[in-house]
Amino acid sequence: MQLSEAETAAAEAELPSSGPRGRRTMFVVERIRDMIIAGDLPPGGRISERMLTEGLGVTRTPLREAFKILEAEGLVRIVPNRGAEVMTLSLAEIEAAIEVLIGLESVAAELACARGTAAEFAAIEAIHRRMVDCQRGGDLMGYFHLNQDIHQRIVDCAHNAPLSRIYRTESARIRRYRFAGNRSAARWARAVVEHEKILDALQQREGALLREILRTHHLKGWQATRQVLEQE
Amino acid sequence: MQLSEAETAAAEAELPSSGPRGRRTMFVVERIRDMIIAGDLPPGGRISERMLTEGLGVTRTPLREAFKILEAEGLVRIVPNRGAEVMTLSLAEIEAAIEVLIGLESVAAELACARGTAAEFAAIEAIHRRMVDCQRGGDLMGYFHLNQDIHQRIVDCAHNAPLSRIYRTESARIRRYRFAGNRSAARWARAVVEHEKILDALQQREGALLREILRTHHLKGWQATRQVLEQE
DNA sequence: CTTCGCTTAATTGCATGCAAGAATGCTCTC
DNA sequence: GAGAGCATTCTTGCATGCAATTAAGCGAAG
Repeated sequence: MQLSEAETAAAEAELPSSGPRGRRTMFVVERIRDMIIAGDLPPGGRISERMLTEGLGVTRTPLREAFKILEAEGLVRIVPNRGAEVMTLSLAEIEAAIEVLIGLESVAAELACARGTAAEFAAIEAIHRRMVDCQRGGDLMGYFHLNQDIHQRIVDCAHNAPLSRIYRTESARIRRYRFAGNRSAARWARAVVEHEKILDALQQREGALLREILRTHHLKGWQATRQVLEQE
Repeated sequence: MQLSEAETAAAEAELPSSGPRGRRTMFVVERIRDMIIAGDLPPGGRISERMLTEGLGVTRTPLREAFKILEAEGLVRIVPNRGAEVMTLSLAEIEAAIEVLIGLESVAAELACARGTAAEFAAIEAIHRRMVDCQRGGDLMGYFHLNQDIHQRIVDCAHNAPLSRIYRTESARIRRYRFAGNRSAARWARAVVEHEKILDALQQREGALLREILRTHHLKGWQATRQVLEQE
């Protein structure tokens, strides 16, 4: 029956590939995580199951399991009998999170200088170059992502899996806020200069120095971010 | 019908209060977490849903949600179509985790000395005294728990919620292994002496010093633990 | 005796049904 | 007109059913 086939095809096209059996929950987790980080789901807004089941083409069971994972990651808050909402962070909470990120990078800095390979450093340098291009071209979005990538890779150079995992998760928790606050051109230019120094220290394997540069880098960035966030 | 009533009462006694609606998943999470940390569930062993639903008096749905949370915490590994198993860590992975804990405590040490209140320090001192009593009485289990509590509280003195949360989670991931390796009487005695110094540095608010003491404390502890673990 | 293949039982992943609780809107009172 | 109380609808939390997958048991061939 041709009609039947056409209908089936249409139905399949409507359901946006909810993923294979056994990984549907993870598929949903990644989707929602991206949506929250990208700001598609507004902070503090309730996430209704109905909306997402229809949008993602999955049923409630994997969706609810995904909520639990996202709650453990700190991206979502589940209120009993009221469902999930996108976690909101106060300025103080963002500051605490950044304090943690600075701490994690401090630890990672010395380990990265001790253990990082030349290939890893070269890869970071390449990304750094692309990031500078983005800054010259005014591509804030591209810059922001490459910037994140560089910091994650520096942590990865420590060759400590849990450290990388924690940094990734905690970084994701506040990414949205940092992006929202990253809009000062002056700060942007200086951040690039600081990144040059970061790269130098890393390649010279000067752990203590790298650590300090990263620390002040983040503190300055936070001051700029905070000023923007305070006006909202 | 008396018999019917008796049967009902027995059935209720058998089902160990699976908790109120809306918090059943969390109830299960805490139970399983405790069971893993305490070693009631053997490392690497599969956790069948049937076994736990019967043991905990809940149905599969909250149980499966609990597995997802525990997987996010790193206590459990879920293999598609094969279910959950207790996460096992290699010596290298335990070492990496301890490296992270040392890093977290390093960060916390300076913050704790800067921000901790006298009341918090006094509470830690009180626990320390009870811990010393446990050591004198040979109560290894009691000692171990109070020891954990002290380290967590030092981190809590940093007054940084995510830092405390991360430390708690990461600490739980390897607690079982640390307990298994904590069996040398000589090491035990020296650990108490180190804890005296830790308390001193904290109360004198000497952050840099506290940091170094904690670092060597953990490194020595890990050396002792590793030796025991290597023989298994 | 081992091992390969098949059949069957057990287990998981997901969908769906049902009931409890919350949100909404209505009416009635003041 | 505002607000309290109640009924209705909607949403969530959990239980259960069904299908896919894996593991277990078993017989036959090498």
